[in-house]
Amino acid sequence: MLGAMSDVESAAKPLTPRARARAQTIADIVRLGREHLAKQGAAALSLRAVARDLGVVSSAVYRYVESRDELLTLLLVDAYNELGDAVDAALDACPESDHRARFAALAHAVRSWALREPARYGLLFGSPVPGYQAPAERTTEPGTRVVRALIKVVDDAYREHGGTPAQTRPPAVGPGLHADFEAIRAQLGSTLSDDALARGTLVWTALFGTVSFEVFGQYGPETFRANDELFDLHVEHLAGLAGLG
Amino acid sequence: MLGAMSDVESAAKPLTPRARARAQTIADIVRLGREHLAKQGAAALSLRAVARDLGVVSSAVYRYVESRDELLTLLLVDAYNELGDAVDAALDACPESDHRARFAALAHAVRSWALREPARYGLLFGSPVPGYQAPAERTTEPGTRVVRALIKVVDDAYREHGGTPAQTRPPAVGPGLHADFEAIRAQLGSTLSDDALARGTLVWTALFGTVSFEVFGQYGPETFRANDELFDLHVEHLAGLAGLG
DNA sequence: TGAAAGTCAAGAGCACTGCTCTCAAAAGTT
DNA sequence: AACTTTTGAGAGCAGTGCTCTTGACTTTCA
Repeated sequence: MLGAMSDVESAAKPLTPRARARAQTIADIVRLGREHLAKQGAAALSLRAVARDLGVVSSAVYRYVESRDELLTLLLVDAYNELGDAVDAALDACPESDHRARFAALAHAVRSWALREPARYGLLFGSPVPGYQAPAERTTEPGTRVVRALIKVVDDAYREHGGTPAQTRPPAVGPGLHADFEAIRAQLGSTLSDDALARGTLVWTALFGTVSFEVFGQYGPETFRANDELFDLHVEHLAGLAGLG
Repeated sequence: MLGAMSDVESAAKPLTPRARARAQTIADIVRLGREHLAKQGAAALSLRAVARDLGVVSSAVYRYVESRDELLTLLLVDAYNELGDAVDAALDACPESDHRARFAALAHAVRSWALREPARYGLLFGSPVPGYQAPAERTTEPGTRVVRALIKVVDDAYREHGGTPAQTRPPAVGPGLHADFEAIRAQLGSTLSDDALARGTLVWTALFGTVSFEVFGQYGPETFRANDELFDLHVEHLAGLAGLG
Protein backbone atom coordinates (compact mmCIF):
# COMPACT_ATOMS: atom_id res chain seq x y z
CA MET A 1 0.00 0.00 0.00
CA LEU A 2 2.58 2.51 1.09
CA GLY A 3 5.02 1.60 -1.63
CA ALA A 4 2.49 1.72 -4.43
CA MET A 5 0.84 4.88 -3.24
CA SER A 6 4.11 6.73 -2.79
CA ASP A 7 5.08 5.69 -6.32
CA VAL A 8 1.90 7.14 -7.62
CA GLU A 9 2.10 10.23 -5.49
CA SER A 10 5.69 10.93 -6.40
CA ALA A 11 4.77 10.68 -10.07
CA ALA A 12 2.12 13.34 -9.33
CA LYS A 13 0.10 12.12 -12.28
CA PRO A 14 -3.64 11.60 -12.22
CA LEU A 15 -4.32 7.98 -11.35
CA THR A 16 -4.87 5.86 -14.39
CA PRO A 17 -7.69 3.36 -14.02
CA ARG A 18 -5.10 0.63 -13.90
CA ALA A 19 -3.14 2.30 -11.12
CA ARG A 20 -6.34 2.85 -9.21
CA ALA A 21 -7.29 -0.80 -9.53
CA ARG A 22 -3.82 -1.82 -8.48
CA ALA A 23 -3.84 0.39 -5.39
CA GLN A 24 -7.27 -0.94 -4.51
CA THR A 25 -6.10 -4.55 -4.82
CA ILE A 26 -3.09 -3.90 -2.60
CA ALA A 27 -5.33 -2.19 -0.06
CA ASP A 28 -7.60 -5.25 -0.14
CA ILE A 29 -4.63 -7.55 0.41
CA VAL A 30 -3.49 -5.53 3.41
CA ARG A 31 -7.01 -5.47 4.80
CA LEU A 32 -7.41 -9.24 4.45
CA GLY A 33 -3.92 -9.76 5.86
CA ARG A 34 -4.81 -7.64 8.85
CA GLU A 35 -7.91 -9.73 9.46
CA HIS A 36 -5.96 -12.97 9.30
CA LEU A 37 -3.25 -11.50 11.47
CA ALA A 38 -5.79 -10.39 14.03
CA LYS A 39 -7.32 -13.84 14.15
CA GLN A 40 -4.34 -16.17 14.19
CA GLY A 41 -1.16 -14.21 14.76
CA ALA A 42 1.83 -13.41 12.63
CA ALA A 43 3.35 -16.87 12.35
CA ALA A 44 0.10 -18.21 10.90
CA LEU A 45 -0.26 -15.47 8.31
CA SER A 46 -0.56 -17.17 4.93
CA LEU A 47 -0.43 -15.54 1.53
CA ARG A 48 -2.40 -18.40 0.07
CA ALA A 49 -5.22 -17.87 2.51
CA VAL A 50 -5.27 -14.18 1.66
CA ALA A 51 -5.39 -15.12 -2.01
CA ARG A 52 -8.33 -17.42 -1.39
CA ASP A 53 -10.24 -14.70 0.42
CA LEU A 54 -9.41 -12.35 -2.41
CA GLY A 55 -10.93 -14.88 -4.81
CA VAL A 56 -7.74 -15.28 -6.75
CA VAL A 57 -5.12 -17.95 -7.27
CA SER A 58 -2.13 -17.88 -4.93
CA SER A 59 0.47 -16.79 -7.41
CA ALA A 60 -1.54 -13.74 -8.40
CA VAL A 61 -0.93 -11.90 -5.16
CA TYR A 62 2.78 -11.87 -5.92
CA ARG A 63 1.96 -9.32 -8.60
CA TYR A 64 1.11 -6.90 -5.81
CA VAL A 65 3.18 -7.96 -2.84
CA GLU A 66 6.75 -9.07 -3.28
CA SER A 67 6.73 -11.74 -0.60
CA ARG A 68 5.23 -12.78 2.67
CA ASP A 69 7.80 -10.68 4.47
CA GLU A 70 6.79 -7.67 2.41
CA LEU A 71 3.19 -8.14 3.49
CA LEU A 72 4.38 -8.50 7.07
CA THR A 73 6.19 -5.18 6.79
CA LEU A 74 3.07 -3.55 5.41
CA LEU A 75 1.05 -4.91 8.31
CA LEU A 76 3.75 -3.90 10.80
CA VAL A 77 3.70 -0.29 9.62
CA ASP A 78 -0.09 -0.41 9.52
CA ALA A 79 -0.27 -1.58 13.13
CA TYR A 80 2.35 0.87 14.40
CA ASN A 81 0.43 3.72 12.84
CA GLU A 82 -2.89 2.59 14.22
CA LEU A 83 -1.39 2.39 17.71
CA GLY A 84 0.29 5.75 17.21
CA ASP A 85 -2.98 7.28 16.07
CA ALA A 86 -4.78 5.89 19.11
CA VAL A 87 -2.16 7.37 21.43
CA ASP A 88 -2.21 10.73 19.66
CA ALA A 89 -5.98 10.87 19.80
CA ALA A 90 -5.97 10.10 23.52
CA LEU A 91 -3.39 12.82 24.14
CA ASP A 92 -5.31 15.34 22.08
CA ALA A 93 -8.35 14.78 24.28
CA CYS A 94 -6.31 15.77 27.34
CA PRO A 95 -5.57 19.24 28.73
CA GLU A 96 -2.05 20.34 27.78
CA SER A 97 -1.20 21.21 31.34
CA ASP A 98 -2.13 18.04 33.23
CA HIS A 99 0.93 15.94 32.58
CA ARG A 100 -0.07 13.14 34.84
CA ALA A 101 -3.40 12.81 33.07
CA ARG A 102 -1.62 12.86 29.74
CA PHE A 103 0.62 10.02 30.81
CA ALA A 104 -2.36 8.05 32.04
CA ALA A 105 -4.14 8.68 28.76
CA LEU A 106 -1.14 7.44 26.80
CA ALA A 107 -0.87 4.33 28.93
CA HIS A 108 -4.56 3.54 28.66
CA ALA A 109 -4.53 4.09 24.92
CA VAL A 110 -1.70 1.59 24.56
CA ARG A 111 -3.48 -0.92 26.74
CA SER A 112 -6.87 -0.68 25.08
CA TRP A 113 -5.39 -0.98 21.63
CA ALA A 114 -3.34 -3.98 22.75
CA LEU A 115 -6.35 -5.70 24.29
CA ARG A 116 -8.40 -4.96 21.21
CA GLU A 117 -5.70 -6.25 18.84
CA PRO A 118 -3.71 -8.87 20.74
CA ALA A 119 -2.22 -10.59 17.72
CA ARG A 120 -1.15 -7.35 16.09
CA TYR A 121 0.25 -6.16 19.41
CA GLY A 122 2.15 -9.43 19.51
CA LEU A 123 3.60 -8.70 16.10
CA LEU A 124 4.91 -5.37 17.35
CA PHE A 125 6.04 -6.26 20.86
CA GLY A 126 6.11 -10.03 21.10
CA SER A 127 8.78 -12.47 20.09
CA PRO A 128 10.20 -11.79 16.64
CA VAL A 129 8.83 -13.70 13.66
CA PRO A 130 11.48 -16.29 12.75
CA GLY A 131 13.33 -15.44 9.57
CA TYR A 132 11.79 -12.00 9.32
CA GLN A 133 13.85 -8.86 9.77
CA ALA A 134 11.93 -5.60 9.70
CA PRO A 135 13.44 -3.04 7.30
CA ALA A 136 14.49 -0.24 9.63
CA GLU A 137 14.08 2.51 7.05
CA ARG A 138 10.38 1.82 6.83
CA THR A 139 9.52 0.79 10.39
CA THR A 140 11.53 3.02 12.73
CA GLU A 141 9.54 6.17 12.12
CA PRO A 142 6.11 4.68 12.81
CA GLY A 143 7.64 2.32 15.37
CA THR A 144 8.89 5.15 17.57
CA ARG A 145 5.74 7.22 17.69
CA VAL A 146 4.70 6.02 21.15
CA VAL A 147 8.10 6.56 22.76
CA ARG A 148 8.37 9.98 21.24
CA ALA A 149 4.95 10.85 22.59
CA LEU A 150 5.95 9.53 26.01
CA ILE A 151 9.15 11.54 26.02
CA LYS A 152 7.26 14.63 25.07
CA VAL A 153 4.89 14.17 27.99
CA VAL A 154 7.71 13.76 30.46
CA ASP A 155 9.73 16.53 28.85
CA ASP A 156 6.85 18.97 29.09
CA ALA A 157 6.36 18.15 32.74
CA TYR A 158 10.02 18.68 33.58
CA ARG A 159 10.20 21.87 31.58
CA GLU A 160 7.37 23.24 33.64
CA HIS A 161 8.38 22.29 37.14
CA GLY A 162 11.55 20.28 36.96
CA GLY A 163 10.33 16.86 38.00
CA THR A 164 8.14 16.46 41.03
CA PRO A 165 9.34 13.73 43.36
CA ALA A 166 7.09 10.72 43.55
CA GLN A 167 4.30 10.98 46.05
CA THR A 168 4.64 8.42 48.80
CA ARG A 169 1.04 8.00 49.86
CA PRO A 170 -0.13 4.72 48.37
CA PRO A 171 -3.00 4.87 45.86
CA ALA A 172 -6.22 3.31 47.06
CA VAL A 173 -6.99 -0.32 46.17
CA GLY A 174 -10.58 -0.97 45.11
CA PRO A 175 -12.72 -3.86 46.34
CA GLY A 176 -12.37 -5.98 43.20
CA LEU A 177 -8.60 -5.90 43.23
CA HIS A 178 -8.60 -6.37 46.99
CA ALA A 179 -10.44 -9.66 46.47
CA ASP A 180 -7.86 -10.75 43.92
CA PHE A 181 -5.07 -9.90 46.34
CA GLU A 182 -6.84 -11.82 49.09
CA ALA A 183 -6.90 -14.90 46.88
CA ILE A 184 -3.23 -14.49 46.07
CA ARG A 185 -2.34 -14.16 49.75
CA ALA A 186 -4.32 -17.26 50.57
CA GLN A 187 -2.81 -19.24 47.72
CA LEU A 188 0.78 -18.29 48.45
CA GLY A 189 0.62 -17.94 52.19
CA SER A 190 1.80 -14.37 51.95
CA THR A 191 1.06 -11.57 54.39
CA LEU A 192 1.88 -8.69 52.06
CA SER A 193 -0.42 -5.68 52.11
CA ASP A 194 -2.50 -4.69 49.10
CA ASP A 195 -0.10 -1.85 48.43
CA ALA A 196 2.91 -4.13 48.59
CA LEU A 197 1.26 -6.60 46.23
CA ALA A 198 0.35 -3.86 43.77
CA ARG A 199 3.94 -2.68 43.78
CA GLY A 200 5.15 -6.26 43.59
CA THR A 201 3.14 -7.12 40.50
CA LEU A 202 4.36 -3.96 38.84
CA VAL A 203 7.95 -4.85 39.69
CA TRP A 204 7.35 -8.31 38.31
CA THR A 205 5.92 -7.19 34.99
CA ALA A 206 8.36 -4.29 34.71
CA LEU A 207 11.30 -6.64 35.17
CA PHE A 208 10.13 -8.81 32.30
CA GLY A 209 9.23 -5.76 30.25
CA THR A 210 12.75 -4.44 30.55
CA VAL A 211 14.31 -7.80 29.78
CA SER A 212 11.99 -8.31 26.81
CA PHE A 213 12.86 -4.95 25.34
CA GLU A 214 16.51 -5.85 25.41
CA VAL A 215 16.12 -9.43 24.22
CA PHE A 216 13.67 -8.63 21.45
CA GLY A 217 15.65 -5.59 20.34
CA GLN A 218 12.85 -3.10 20.89
CA TYR A 219 15.07 -0.30 22.12
CA GLY A 220 16.30 0.12 18.58
CA PRO A 221 19.57 -1.14 17.19
CA GLU A 222 21.99 1.55 18.40
CA THR A 223 20.15 3.22 21.23
CA PHE A 224 21.96 1.69 24.18
CA ARG A 225 25.54 0.57 24.24
CA ALA A 226 25.64 0.45 28.02
CA ASN A 227 22.86 -2.07 28.42
CA ASP A 228 24.33 -3.50 31.61
CA GLU A 229 24.40 -0.13 33.31
CA LEU A 230 20.89 0.64 32.21
CA PHE A 231 19.61 -2.63 33.59
CA ASP A 232 21.37 -2.04 36.90
CA LEU A 233 19.69 1.34 37.20
CA HIS A 234 16.32 -0.17 36.44
CA VAL A 235 16.87 -2.85 39.06
CA GLU A 236 17.73 -0.16 41.59
CA HIS A 237 14.50 1.66 40.92
CA LEU A 238 12.48 -1.52 40.93
CA ALA A 239 13.97 -2.57 44.25
CA GLY A 240 12.98 0.81 45.63
CA LEU A 241 9.49 0.42 44.21
CA ALA A 242 9.20 -3.02 45.76
CA GLY A 243 10.02 -1.48 49.14
CA LEU A 244 13.40 -3.16 49.54
CA GLY A 245 14.97 -0.06 51.14
CA MET B 1 10.28 -37.25 28.67
CA LEU B 2 8.13 -36.35 31.62
CA GLY B 3 5.29 -38.60 30.61
CA ALA B 4 7.44 -41.61 29.97
CA MET B 5 9.57 -41.19 33.03
CA SER B 6 6.63 -40.72 35.33
CA ASP B 7 5.08 -43.86 33.87
CA VAL B 8 8.21 -45.77 34.63
CA GLU B 9 8.67 -44.23 38.03
CA SER B 10 5.10 -44.80 39.07
CA ALA B 11 5.50 -48.47 38.11
CA ALA B 12 8.56 -48.48 40.39
CA LYS B 13 10.06 -51.30 38.37
CA PRO B 14 13.68 -51.48 37.28
CA LEU B 15 13.95 -50.03 33.82
CA THR B 16 13.69 -52.60 31.10
CA PRO B 17 16.21 -52.15 28.30
CA ARG B 18 13.38 -51.10 26.04
CA ALA B 19 12.15 -48.47 28.45
CA ARG B 20 15.67 -47.19 28.85
CA ALA B 21 16.10 -46.89 25.10
CA ARG B 22 12.76 -45.17 24.82
CA ALA B 23 13.58 -42.63 27.52
CA GLN B 24 16.90 -41.98 25.83
CA THR B 25 15.25 -41.40 22.46
CA ILE B 26 12.77 -38.96 23.97
CA ALA B 27 15.60 -37.15 25.70
CA ASP B 28 17.41 -36.91 22.37
CA ILE B 29 14.30 -35.51 20.70
CA VAL B 30 13.94 -32.86 23.40
CA ARG B 31 17.64 -32.00 23.14
CA LEU B 32 17.46 -31.60 19.36
CA GLY B 33 14.22 -29.67 19.66
CA ARG B 34 15.86 -27.34 22.15
CA GLU B 35 18.70 -26.72 19.72
CA HIS B 36 16.34 -25.94 16.86
CA LEU B 37 14.22 -23.76 19.12
CA ALA B 38 17.28 -21.85 20.28
CA LYS B 39 18.33 -21.21 16.71
CA GLN B 40 15.11 -20.29 14.93
CA GLY B 41 12.37 -19.74 17.47
CA ALA B 42 9.20 -21.57 18.33
CA ALA B 43 7.23 -20.91 15.16
CA ALA B 44 10.00 -22.48 13.07
CA LEU B 45 10.27 -25.61 15.18
CA SER B 46 9.77 -28.58 12.89
CA LEU B 47 9.27 -32.19 13.87
CA ARG B 48 10.58 -33.30 10.50
CA ALA B 49 13.81 -31.42 11.00
CA VAL B 50 14.21 -33.01 14.41
CA ALA B 51 13.58 -36.39 12.82
CA ARG B 52 16.26 -35.72 10.19
CA ASP B 53 18.80 -34.79 12.85
CA LEU B 54 17.83 -37.90 14.75
CA GLY B 55 18.58 -39.94 11.62
CA VAL B 56 15.08 -41.29 11.39
CA VAL B 57 12.08 -40.89 9.15
CA SER B 58 9.55 -38.24 10.12
CA SER B 59 6.74 -40.53 11.12
CA ALA B 60 8.96 -42.38 13.57
CA VAL B 61 9.14 -39.53 16.05
CA TYR B 62 5.39 -39.76 16.51
CA ARG B 63 6.06 -42.99 18.35
CA TYR B 64 7.72 -40.91 21.07
CA VAL B 65 6.02 -37.54 20.92
CA GLU B 66 2.32 -37.23 20.33
CA SER B 67 2.46 -34.07 18.25
CA ARG B 68 4.34 -30.89 17.61
CA ASP B 69 2.39 -29.26 20.40
CA GLU B 70 3.43 -32.01 22.77
CA LEU B 71 7.08 -31.35 21.95
CA LEU B 72 6.45 -27.65 22.46
CA THR B 73 5.07 -28.38 25.91
CA LEU B 74 8.12 -30.48 26.74
CA LEU B 75 10.37 -27.65 25.64
CA LEU B 76 8.28 -25.11 27.52
CA VAL B 77 8.61 -27.02 30.77
CA ASP B 78 12.28 -27.59 30.05
CA ALA B 79 12.89 -23.86 29.57
CA TYR B 80 10.84 -22.83 32.60
CA ASN B 81 12.82 -25.18 34.75
CA GLU B 82 16.16 -24.03 33.42
CA LEU B 83 15.20 -20.43 34.12
CA GLY B 84 13.91 -21.42 37.53
CA ASP B 85 17.14 -23.27 38.30
CA ALA B 86 19.19 -20.24 37.25
CA VAL B 87 17.16 -17.98 39.55
CA ASP B 88 17.36 -20.42 42.45
CA ALA B 89 21.11 -20.78 42.03
CA ALA B 90 21.57 -17.02 42.00
CA LEU B 91 19.47 -16.68 45.16
CA ASP B 92 21.37 -19.46 46.91
CA ALA B 93 24.61 -17.57 46.32
CA CYS B 94 23.21 -14.56 48.19
CA PRO B 95 23.12 -13.86 51.92
CA GLU B 96 19.69 -14.59 53.36
CA SER B 97 19.49 -11.21 55.03
CA ASP B 98 20.29 -8.83 52.18
CA HIS B 99 16.93 -8.63 50.50
CA ARG B 100 17.92 -5.95 48.07
CA ALA B 101 20.87 -8.02 46.89
CA ARG B 102 18.60 -11.02 46.55
CA PHE B 103 16.22 -9.11 44.35
CA ALA B 104 19.09 -7.87 42.21
CA ALA B 105 20.42 -11.42 41.92
CA LEU B 106 17.02 -12.69 40.80
CA ALA B 107 16.71 -9.91 38.24
CA HIS B 108 20.17 -10.47 36.85
CA ALA B 109 19.63 -14.22 36.67
CA VAL B 110 16.49 -13.68 34.61
CA ARG B 111 18.26 -11.24 32.31
CA SER B 112 21.35 -13.35 31.70
CA TRP B 113 19.31 -16.42 30.96
CA ALA B 114 17.10 -14.44 28.60
CA LEU B 115 20.06 -12.97 26.75
CA ARG B 116 21.69 -16.37 26.55
CA GLU B 117 18.52 -18.03 25.26
CA PRO B 118 16.53 -15.39 23.40
CA ALA B 119 14.37 -17.77 21.38
CA ARG B 120 13.48 -19.88 24.40
CA TYR B 121 12.78 -16.74 26.39
CA GLY B 122 10.52 -15.72 23.53
CA LEU B 123 8.66 -18.99 23.84
CA LEU B 124 8.00 -18.31 27.51
CA PHE B 125 7.33 -14.59 27.49
CA GLY B 126 6.81 -13.54 23.87
CA SER B 127 3.73 -13.65 21.75
CA PRO B 128 1.87 -16.94 22.00
CA VAL B 129 2.47 -19.61 19.36
CA PRO B 130 -0.62 -19.59 17.12
CA GLY B 131 -2.83 -22.60 17.66
CA TYR B 132 -0.91 -23.76 20.69
CA GLN B 133 -2.43 -23.73 24.15
CA ALA B 134 -0.11 -24.75 26.98
CA PRO B 135 -1.66 -27.43 29.22
CA ALA B 136 -1.96 -25.62 32.54
CA GLU B 137 -1.63 -28.75 34.67
CA ARG B 138 1.88 -29.31 33.37
CA THR B 139 3.17 -25.78 32.90
CA THR B 140 1.86 -23.72 35.81
CA GLU B 141 4.11 -25.25 38.44
CA PRO B 142 7.38 -24.69 36.57
CA GLY B 143 6.00 -21.52 35.03
CA THR B 144 5.46 -19.83 38.39
CA ARG B 145 8.84 -20.56 39.91
CA VAL B 146 10.24 -17.09 39.25
CA VAL B 147 7.22 -15.22 40.61
CA ARG B 148 7.15 -17.38 43.66
CA ALA B 149 10.82 -16.69 44.26
CA LEU B 150 10.19 -12.98 43.79
CA ILE B 151 7.30 -12.99 46.21
CA LYS B 152 9.40 -14.82 48.74
CA VAL B 153 12.12 -12.18 48.51
CA VAL B 154 9.66 -9.35 49.02
CA ASP B 155 7.79 -11.26 51.68
CA ASP B 156 10.96 -11.91 53.66
CA ALA B 157 11.90 -8.26 53.50
CA TYR B 158 8.50 -7.12 54.71
CA ARG B 159 8.40 -9.73 57.46
CA GLU B 160 11.68 -8.36 58.75
CA HIS B 161 11.06 -4.63 58.67
CA GLY B 162 7.67 -3.96 57.19
CA GLY B 163 8.60 -2.40 53.88
CA THR B 164 11.17 0.35 53.74
CA PRO B 165 9.99 3.32 51.72
CA ALA B 166 11.84 3.91 48.49
CA GLN B 167 15.00 5.92 48.81
CA THR B 168 14.77 9.18 46.92
CA ARG B 169 18.42 9.85 46.16
CA PRO B 170 18.91 8.93 42.50
CA PRO B 171 21.37 6.12 41.73
CA ALA B 172 24.53 7.22 39.94
CA VAL B 173 24.70 7.01 36.15
CA GLY B 174 27.99 5.67 34.77
CA PRO B 175 29.92 7.23 31.90
CA GLY B 176 28.85 4.69 29.29
CA LEU B 177 25.18 5.16 29.94
CA HIS B 178 25.68 8.91 30.22
CA ALA B 179 27.01 8.88 26.64
CA ASP B 180 23.95 6.95 25.47
CA PHE B 181 21.69 9.46 27.19
CA GLU B 182 23.61 12.34 25.61
CA ALA B 183 22.97 10.83 22.19
CA ILE B 184 19.28 10.41 22.97
CA ARG B 185 19.00 14.00 24.14
CA ALA B 186 20.70 15.23 20.99
CA GLN B 187 18.54 13.07 18.76
CA LEU B 188 15.24 14.02 20.35
CA GLY B 189 16.02 17.57 21.38
CA SER B 190 15.26 16.71 24.98
CA THR B 191 16.71 18.36 28.06
CA LEU B 192 15.88 15.60 30.52
CA SER B 193 18.51 14.72 33.10
CA ASP B 194 20.22 11.34 33.17
CA ASP B 195 18.13 10.37 36.15
CA ALA B 196 14.92 11.40 34.42
CA LEU B 197 15.87 9.43 31.32
CA ALA B 198 16.72 6.36 33.37
CA ARG B 199 13.35 6.56 35.05
CA GLY B 200 11.72 7.30 31.72
CA THR B 201 13.10 4.22 30.00
CA LEU B 202 12.02 2.10 32.94
CA VAL B 203 8.53 3.57 32.79
CA TRP B 204 8.48 2.89 29.06
CA THR B 205 9.50 -0.75 29.29
CA ALA B 206 7.43 -1.32 32.43
CA LEU B 207 4.33 -0.01 30.69
CA PHE B 208 4.76 -2.48 27.85
CA GLY B 209 5.73 -5.24 30.27
CA THR B 210 2.49 -4.78 32.15
CA VAL B 211 0.41 -4.61 28.99
CA SER B 212 2.16 -7.66 27.54
CA PHE B 213 1.50 -9.69 30.67
CA GLU B 214 -2.18 -8.98 30.38
CA VAL B 215 -2.43 -9.40 26.60
CA PHE B 216 -0.36 -12.57 26.46
CA GLY B 217 -2.08 -14.04 29.50
CA GLN B 218 1.03 -14.40 31.60
CA TYR B 219 -0.60 -13.52 34.88
CA GLY B 220 -2.28 -16.89 34.79
CA PRO B 221 -5.87 -17.56 33.81
CA GLU B 222 -7.70 -16.68 37.01
CA THR B 223 -5.25 -14.52 38.90
CA PHE B 224 -6.77 -11.12 38.27
CA ARG B 225 -10.39 -10.39 37.72
CA ALA B 226 -9.93 -6.67 38.36
CA ASN B 227 -7.47 -6.09 35.58
CA ASP B 228 -8.59 -2.51 35.02
CA GLU B 229 -8.00 -1.57 38.64
CA LEU B 230 -4.62 -3.25 38.63
CA PHE B 231 -3.56 -1.38 35.54
CA ASP B 232 -4.71 1.92 37.03
CA LEU B 233 -2.60 1.30 40.10
CA HIS B 234 0.40 0.46 37.97
CA VAL B 235 -0.06 3.63 35.96
CA GLU B 236 -0.20 5.62 39.19
CA HIS B 237 3.09 4.19 40.34
CA LEU B 238 4.70 4.62 36.94
CA ALA B 239 3.61 8.25 36.80
CA GLY B 240 5.22 8.74 40.17
CA LEU B 241 8.36 7.02 38.99
CA ALA B 242 8.45 9.22 35.91
CA GLY B 243 8.37 12.26 38.17
CA LEU B 244 4.90 13.41 37.14
CA GLY B 245 3.97 14.47 40.72
C1' DT C 1 -7.82 1.18 -36.80
C1' DG C 2 -4.29 -2.09 -35.79
C1' DA C 3 -0.05 -3.60 -34.00
C1' DA C 4 3.24 -3.39 -30.18
C1' DA C 5 3.95 -3.07 -25.32
C1' DG C 6 2.62 -3.74 -20.90
C1' DT C 7 0.00 -6.12 -17.35
C1' DC C 8 -2.43 -9.73 -15.33
C1' DA C 9 -4.44 -14.31 -13.57
C1' DA C 10 -4.01 -19.06 -13.93
C1' DG C 11 -1.76 -23.38 -13.48
C1' DA C 12 1.96 -26.51 -12.84
C1' DG C 13 5.65 -27.53 -10.10
C1' DC C 14 9.37 -27.64 -6.22
C1' DA C 15 10.51 -28.10 -1.55
C1' DC C 16 8.82 -27.78 2.79
C1' DT C 17 5.40 -28.54 6.91
C1' DG C 18 2.14 -31.70 10.41
C1' DC C 19 0.07 -35.80 10.64
C1' DT C 20 -2.13 -40.63 9.55
C1' DC C 21 -2.08 -45.09 7.90
C1' DT C 22 -0.23 -49.57 6.55
C1' DC C 23 3.30 -52.96 6.53
C1' DA C 24 7.27 -55.47 7.63
C1' DA C 25 11.13 -56.07 10.62
C1' DA C 26 13.03 -56.18 15.11
C1' DA C 27 12.87 -56.95 19.99
C1' DG C 28 11.06 -58.81 24.09
C1' DT C 29 8.12 -62.42 26.39
C1' DT C 30 6.22 -66.89 27.24
C1' DA D 1 10.10 -71.92 18.86
C1' DA D 2 5.82 -69.24 18.87
C1' DC D 3 3.58 -65.20 20.07
C1' DT D 4 3.07 -60.24 21.22
C1' DT D 5 4.58 -55.71 21.43
C1' DT D 6 7.26 -52.08 19.75
C1' DT D 7 9.47 -49.80 16.20
C1' DG D 8 10.93 -47.67 11.70
C1' DA D 9 9.95 -47.00 6.89
C1' DG D 10 7.16 -45.44 3.25
C1' DA D 11 3.19 -43.65 1.00
C1' DG D 12 -0.14 -40.29 1.13
C1' DC D 13 -3.18 -36.02 2.30
C1' DA D 14 -3.58 -31.26 2.90
C1' DG D 15 -1.36 -27.31 3.79
C1' DT D 16 2.65 -23.63 3.18
C1' DG D 17 6.02 -19.99 0.27
C1' DC D 18 7.58 -19.17 -3.98
C1' DT D 19 8.92 -19.52 -9.22
C1' DC D 20 8.07 -20.05 -13.93
C1' DT D 21 5.45 -20.42 -18.15
C1' DT D 22 1.39 -19.59 -20.78
C1' DG D 23 -2.40 -17.35 -22.59
C1' DA D 24 -5.49 -13.47 -22.31
C1' DC D 25 -6.44 -8.88 -21.59
C1' DT D 26 -5.66 -3.70 -21.50
C1' DT D 27 -3.31 0.33 -22.66
C1' DT D 28 -0.55 2.99 -25.71
C1' DC D 29 0.87 4.79 -29.84
C1' DA D 30 1.72 5.07 -34.73
